[in-house]
Amino acid sequence: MAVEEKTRRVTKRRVRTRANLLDAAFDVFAAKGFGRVSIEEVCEAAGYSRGAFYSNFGSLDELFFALYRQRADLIAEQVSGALALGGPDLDVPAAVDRVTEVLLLDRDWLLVKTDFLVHAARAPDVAQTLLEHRTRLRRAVAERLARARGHTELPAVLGDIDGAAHAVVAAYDGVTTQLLLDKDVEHARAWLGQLLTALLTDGSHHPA
Amino acid sequence: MAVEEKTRRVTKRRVRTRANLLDAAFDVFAAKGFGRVSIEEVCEAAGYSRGAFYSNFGSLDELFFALYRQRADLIAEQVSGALALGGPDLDVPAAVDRVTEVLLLDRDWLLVKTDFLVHAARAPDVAQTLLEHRTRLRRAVAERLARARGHTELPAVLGDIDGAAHAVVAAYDGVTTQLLLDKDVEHARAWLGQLLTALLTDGSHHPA
DNA sequence: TGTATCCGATACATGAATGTATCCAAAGGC
DNA sequence: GCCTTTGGATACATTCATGTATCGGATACA
Repeated sequence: MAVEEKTRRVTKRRVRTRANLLDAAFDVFAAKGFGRVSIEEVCEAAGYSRGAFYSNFGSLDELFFALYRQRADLIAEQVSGALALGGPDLDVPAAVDRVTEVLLLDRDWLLVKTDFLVHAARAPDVAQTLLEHRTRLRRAVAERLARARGHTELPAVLGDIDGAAHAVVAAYDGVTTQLLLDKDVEHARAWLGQLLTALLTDGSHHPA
Repeated sequence: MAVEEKTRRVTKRRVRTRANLLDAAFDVFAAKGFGRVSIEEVCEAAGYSRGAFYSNFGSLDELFFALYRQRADLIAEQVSGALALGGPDLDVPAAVDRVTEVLLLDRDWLLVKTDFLVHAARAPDVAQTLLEHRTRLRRAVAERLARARGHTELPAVLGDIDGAAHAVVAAYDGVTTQLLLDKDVEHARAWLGQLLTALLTDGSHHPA
């Protein structure tokens, strides 16, 4: 840890530099990839020296972790927000639209997120954090689906609502992969919508 | 390039060391991640000195690229093979089973592949290669789906057969992501099967 | 405003990875 | 089997990143 466990007063200056470092790190990571970034580069981008860095973080890994948490929480909020919108019961397609809007906005975030995934895949404790984040998202989706029930029937193949939520996340991940390669955000968004629709609505269009 | 464009005779020894380096690199990359591997480590794992490396490759990137091509070609073959199996017309579920078997076998490969994805996402020319590989796979899937037509109706939401093939790849990518985190291969395989079934079969089960 | 504490800059020591130049041994042509 | 060519090992120079120790200015609190 960069900071002793002893309670020391948290200066305003400290939080500011910390935030600046994190912001700069986001850009640098997005541009070059976690594996190819040095501490020095982050500091330079933020306008600090390495002294500031070591005063706030113990290692690049630690900063990366903090950065991920920060942004992931932000996204989770936005998604929850987007899902909460609308009346207590809204049709699935509309919700799908709003969520794809939020999720596939920022390619830089996708880059950083994927870097983090790769990182987590080899560090079990880190993986845990990522899994929790995903669980949080999935839960938000599941709750939304539960509320929408009665309007749209889910295909039985996916199992219960939780299965459907899993499928939503998987579809998101799948589209993300393609987007990372072809960089076509608009296409990705449209296509994610299509996929989710295919997954969440029964193909037969029951006359209900 | 490590080798001049002038045609020089290709020694047996050369191909052997090259192969050894590639094999060792695969293990090392899978274990530590591309970003955290040094040339020296690869050489050590393969039982060579750095001299051998520089005689065969110009950089770690170049080796990584070669490694990916090699393995990706292998996988593509296996998948095509698995899809070709069975009579000229076979039901989708059976084909799905065989493909999931092939695709989600080796976690190490998934790790390396994802590393490569991250790498490609920031290098357009590399991305091109990866996109081509994906196109090849997708085409194989599409052909298979075309042959299966008449047995199973595809849901209209996905559009034509090519749309369905896209969806298959996306589902694969999505499940891969989850598998990288939870390491549960069996579960991933079962679930990919479920997902593909949901995507490829009409939920209403037309009495045909 | 004075003072104790904190934060971040600077300088330095160290280690690690890279790339190159050179040399010896192994392989292939004849 | 001799001689040429090629492949890989070794040694070296160099660059780059890391981590630490120290110092001076800033900040909080009285």
